[in-house]
Amino acid sequence: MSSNKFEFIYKSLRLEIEEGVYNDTMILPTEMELCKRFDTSRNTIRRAIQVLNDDGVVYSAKGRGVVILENTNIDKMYFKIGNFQGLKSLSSNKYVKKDTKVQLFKEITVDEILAQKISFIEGERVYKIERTRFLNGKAMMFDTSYFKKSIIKNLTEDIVKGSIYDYIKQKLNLKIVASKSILKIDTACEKDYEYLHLDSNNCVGEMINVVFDDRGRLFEHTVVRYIPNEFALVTFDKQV
Amino acid sequence: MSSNKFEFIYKSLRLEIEEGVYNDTMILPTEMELCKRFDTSRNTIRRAIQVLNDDGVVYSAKGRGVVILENTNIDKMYFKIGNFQGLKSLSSNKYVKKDTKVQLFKEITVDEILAQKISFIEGERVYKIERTRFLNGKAMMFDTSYFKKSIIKNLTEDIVKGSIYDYIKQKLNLKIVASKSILKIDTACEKDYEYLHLDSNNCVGEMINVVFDDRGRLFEHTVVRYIPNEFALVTFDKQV
DNA sequence: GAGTGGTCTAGACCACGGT
DNA sequence: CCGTGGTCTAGACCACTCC
Repeated sequence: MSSNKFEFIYKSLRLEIEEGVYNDTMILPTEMELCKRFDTSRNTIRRAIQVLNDDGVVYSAKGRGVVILENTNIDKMYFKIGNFQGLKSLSSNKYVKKDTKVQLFKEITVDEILAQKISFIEGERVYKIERTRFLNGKAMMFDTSYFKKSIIKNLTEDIVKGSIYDYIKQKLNLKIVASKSILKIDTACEKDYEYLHLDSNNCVGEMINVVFDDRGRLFEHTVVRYIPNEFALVTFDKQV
Repeated sequence: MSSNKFEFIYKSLRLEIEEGVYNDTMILPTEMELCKRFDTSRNTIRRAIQVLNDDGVVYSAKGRGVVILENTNIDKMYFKIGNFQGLKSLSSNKYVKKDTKVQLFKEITVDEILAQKISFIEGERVYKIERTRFLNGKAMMFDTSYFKKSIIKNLTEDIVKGSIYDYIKQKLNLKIVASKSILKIDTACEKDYEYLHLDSNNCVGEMINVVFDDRGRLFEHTVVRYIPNEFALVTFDKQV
């Protein structure tokens, strides 16, 4: 049981859809019927249905009803990108061995050139960190991160070797609430060949990620370069 | 002026945020204040603020207020993927010349192997279409599409040469309401070298896209292979 | 015309943040 | 403690779909 009514209703309906309860009509019961069944107001039902819409599970058709979207292969591969964890591995093996090697850790001042590349202001003191990420011993990602010193105070190489995010959340007591990412494919450069296990591929994926705390302050800018074939991203879009 | 109250309020606030009206506090007026200003109920204000949250423009902090997220470079590059248009070009030049060449158009029956790859049922009659997309004369994308004949009736090569979506919307009078995509990087195969302008790159991006009508029916499955360096995607994530 | 979801109102109580 | 946003209620009217 969830703490929120609308969340409980959402989970109930989602489960029933997956179990095929509505397979004969492919339409949910009307909002008024759901009101009676869950003994709640229409707004609360609508809120639960809104989440189903956001998930890409149903489509609310005005005047007709809440239509269940046909099942697809893509649903089985569903996962979200970002979430400050980076990309999701396609090899969804639970027993992968993860390793991180810190290649660089130093404090610098943002100059004009860097300020144009990232969203920090010239003159800002930042920590610059380079890390290689290994899965099962294979170098799969190379991260270049900048953290604002004014927000992420007293960072040390030891902290970076462990979990920066645990430090931010537990020691600094900062709330991390949002991130924005941009993704593209780039021709591999020398550093990529040096640090990543590219096999014969000569391209990499690039993900730029900026992260915000609950004061709305941008405190991290990270560029992740990652190898082909191993990572994917799923999106969902509505309306034309 | 928008037709909906909440949409009008959303647009007003969004504009004011972009103009820097709240730069001193970086916090929006309280919901009650906005109720008075727009002469509306709190639910309507909350709905407008919800859209700002979805956009990644603000973060609603319980007990404190609606915090404006600091501006970033990524916001300037903001656009959405999918929308049944495919990927967004990085060269945001308005004067690009677009061309499409139909490489293949035929009717086939989904066999066991194809049914496992795409989300259609074995035995279904489909149109298989291969198209190369050119921007300024450069081959940038190669699409392989399957359309269900039972839904997209009487497709011809002439229609395919023009706009399939115009045909679907205007002639067939179908409403297209949603799509799901999966994105990854793949090592280039022979067909990629044959059809795409890869330069010295040996990888491509792959986007698989499935599209639904307003009956919840999946009617299209498309695989887009596209060249590196030219396309990007922006995402926004909340909560950790 | 009957029934559906979409918008909107005017209230209520709660959980959390800051003082 | 007060003020904030988060949840929820019980109504109302509208636009659309389908018969």
